Amino acid sequence: MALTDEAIDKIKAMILDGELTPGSRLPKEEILAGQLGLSRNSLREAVRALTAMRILITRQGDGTYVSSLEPHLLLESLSFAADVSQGRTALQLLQVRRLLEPQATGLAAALLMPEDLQELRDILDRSRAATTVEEFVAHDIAFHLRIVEAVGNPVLSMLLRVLSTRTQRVRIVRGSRTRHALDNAHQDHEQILGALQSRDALLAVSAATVHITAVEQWLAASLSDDPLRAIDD
Amino acid sequence: MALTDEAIDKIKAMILDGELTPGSRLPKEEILAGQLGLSRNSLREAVRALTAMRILITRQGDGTYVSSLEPHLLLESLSFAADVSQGRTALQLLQVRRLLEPQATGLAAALLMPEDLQELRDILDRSRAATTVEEFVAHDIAFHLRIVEAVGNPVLSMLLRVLSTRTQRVRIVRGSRTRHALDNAHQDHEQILGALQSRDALLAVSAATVHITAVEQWLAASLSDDPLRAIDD
DNA sequence: CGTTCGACATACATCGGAGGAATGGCCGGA
DNA sequence: TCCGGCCATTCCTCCGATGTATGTCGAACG
Repeated sequence: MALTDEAIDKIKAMILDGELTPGSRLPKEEILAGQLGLSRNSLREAVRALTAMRILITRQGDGTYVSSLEPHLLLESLSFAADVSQGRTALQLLQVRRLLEPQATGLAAALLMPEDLQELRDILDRSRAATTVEEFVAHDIAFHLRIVEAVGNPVLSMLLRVLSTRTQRVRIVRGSRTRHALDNAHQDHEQILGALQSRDALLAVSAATVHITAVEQWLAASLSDDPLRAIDD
Repeated sequence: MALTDEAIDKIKAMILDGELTPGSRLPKEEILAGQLGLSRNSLREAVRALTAMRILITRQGDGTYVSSLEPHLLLESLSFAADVSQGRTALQLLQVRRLLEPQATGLAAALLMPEDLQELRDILDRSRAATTVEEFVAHDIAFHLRIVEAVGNPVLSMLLRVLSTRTQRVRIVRGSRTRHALDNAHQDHEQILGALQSRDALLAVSAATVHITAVEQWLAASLSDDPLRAIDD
């Protein structure tokens, strides 16, 4: 393995061992390079890799620090994975979302505050007025995110956000007969909101499952309809 | 933003645009650095960050290539997040697992082949004979992983694997009254296997929920029992 | 004719050094 | 006390050069 990769692992190990804790400061490049037995240049590559993963934070003129290491922060760097996934892999992501998000929605049924419900109502009203796909998707994302945030678990929120990024949703919506798909989605959203308003967790789970499964099936159908896309995947 | 970070985004954008596809080869460092308008050294930092995230792959003497970009591959780099999480954040991860894994287990009920069931039986038998915590945890991981893999969704498998790494499980088990906790876990596993053998998806979901929730509660209790740990988190 | 081995070109890996730029703290003046 | 400029520290960027692994191509051998 390359020296730089070893350095990455060593720094990770220092964090796992508690030698470096969230917020603590690393020795300056020159010193740390000496400690780890490599050149400053190679060390910088290791540090850069860790900053890209949100494990370290560098500030020019100040120093390099260990990040808060909050899992939802580290999750963020994953959004790229969802952005590039198409075809079969997008379907895999969507299946995970189908298994996870309805449960989160069910939990939220008991946790949403009246003002949350009102805001969900507003979001749906605005989404009905959306004229472009991008606009509708923005409301769509806001709707689901708002529900999930009621659970109060940032890891859950970030994970569901990552599982279905903006570019991915737009791609899916565009792939289906847009007008029809949008109407269906809107109706599904109404169903979910209705269940949440009546605090019916079981119904909320079911409505969310129906909704996401519908999306899943549009995607699966568009894949098998379109041999090219199915193949290049 | 730093030049290197811009380069990272540019390379990502080239992939998203389809300019670079999985498996395709990048221009050599010197050339690519020129194209992106920075030095070879800074470019290397960008490439190194992307290789650490499994987006690129470099081979000395050959070249740099775009990886397969399989989401489950990109997910792997997340295991560090679970490894460092303790206390409250570990609880957040475990809650996500509680919401997700039972559903996956329910799906698996219809998909597990007879030989899979037999292997699960073997795993449980071996786990009963485990003498150390590490050994038990290894069987524990194998048991859950084996079930989830029946779904045939690599993203799901990797995500559940990441949500609860070896170091994390060991930490949790050690934090509880070990002997008692192990007995309980084993009984839970038997319940889950029984449900799977009788192809009872609903019961499998419930048994898995009970099992993971029990773990969750052990962890939550050990956190509130131990003010020190609760605070330093 | 097929296989093997070695030399060569290619491209990444690592290094040392140097100047630029941003940050934070110190200090003096109002 | 507050404000603004000076200055040390630290990361950022670049250059040039050498080390090392990979793949290729051709010659030698069985």
